[in-house]
Amino acid sequence: MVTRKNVPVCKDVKDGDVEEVLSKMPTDEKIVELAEFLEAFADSSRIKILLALSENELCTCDISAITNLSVSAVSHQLRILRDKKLVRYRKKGRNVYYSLDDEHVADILTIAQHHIAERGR
Amino acid sequence: MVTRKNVPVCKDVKDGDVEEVLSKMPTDEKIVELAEFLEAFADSSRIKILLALSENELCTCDISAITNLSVSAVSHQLRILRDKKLVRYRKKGRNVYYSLDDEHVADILTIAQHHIAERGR
DNA sequence: ACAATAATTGAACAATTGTTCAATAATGGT
DNA sequence: ACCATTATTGAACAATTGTTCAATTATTGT
Repeated sequence: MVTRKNVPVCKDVKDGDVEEVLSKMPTDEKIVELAEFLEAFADSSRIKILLALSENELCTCDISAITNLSVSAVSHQLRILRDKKLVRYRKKGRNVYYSLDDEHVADILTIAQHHIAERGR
Repeated sequence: MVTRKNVPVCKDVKDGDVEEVLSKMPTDEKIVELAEFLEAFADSSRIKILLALSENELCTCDISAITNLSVSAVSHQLRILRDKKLVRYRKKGRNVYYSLDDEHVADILTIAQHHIAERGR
């Protein structure tokens, strides 16, 4: 996101509306935080992993089996999902078990699926 | 998303669980569709535009003023949001007015904001 | 102590992304 | 008919991304 210096303004539009929307906008910092979180959903491999985890707690190797991704690729993506706090993990023996961090993650996937189903093709 | 041929399987894990999760997974086609939709949320400029539009219907130029992005940059991002069916538009005179396609889009932004607020920093 | 299994990591690479700039289209006012 | 305004578009560029491969860490069983 590039922040500019000179702001063009519509000549034809009363800027009452613009001012009001502006006053309700979150800070740039909040917006960046929001985008960084939502970036985690922006890849089909990660979506696949998250969908699998919304069914069950799973270890890296199982996720690899279910998603048809290499263990290495899964591990790289899990690091991203960990960093962005979409998943939790716990170690047990040689395995590391992952699960969704909270219901918000599954909710977003569900709403997105509804949106796609309702908007048609 | 790369689909592999040889699937590694955990030796230590009963694959009942794996089989069950596998049976509940959407098709790869559905997953790609889902990812393509959610990619639209994966950029702070687009998030900013969507947040502005969740307050009001706005024309390209107003969005530019509110977001501090160039008109060109806004227009490019709006094309993506149009293509992925996150926004609608209607022409009136010289202006093109944009609004969110449906409540799902705002819902996803709201849930994401809740997630961030609740997980803390 | 050793071999096997599970998971992570870093470098490298191709592919994709978002912005800027300049050019173009389309509309309205005079 | 012309000019100003609004919006879109395409090329170019830097920056970021996701995967593979090879190496590494960590744990368990014998």
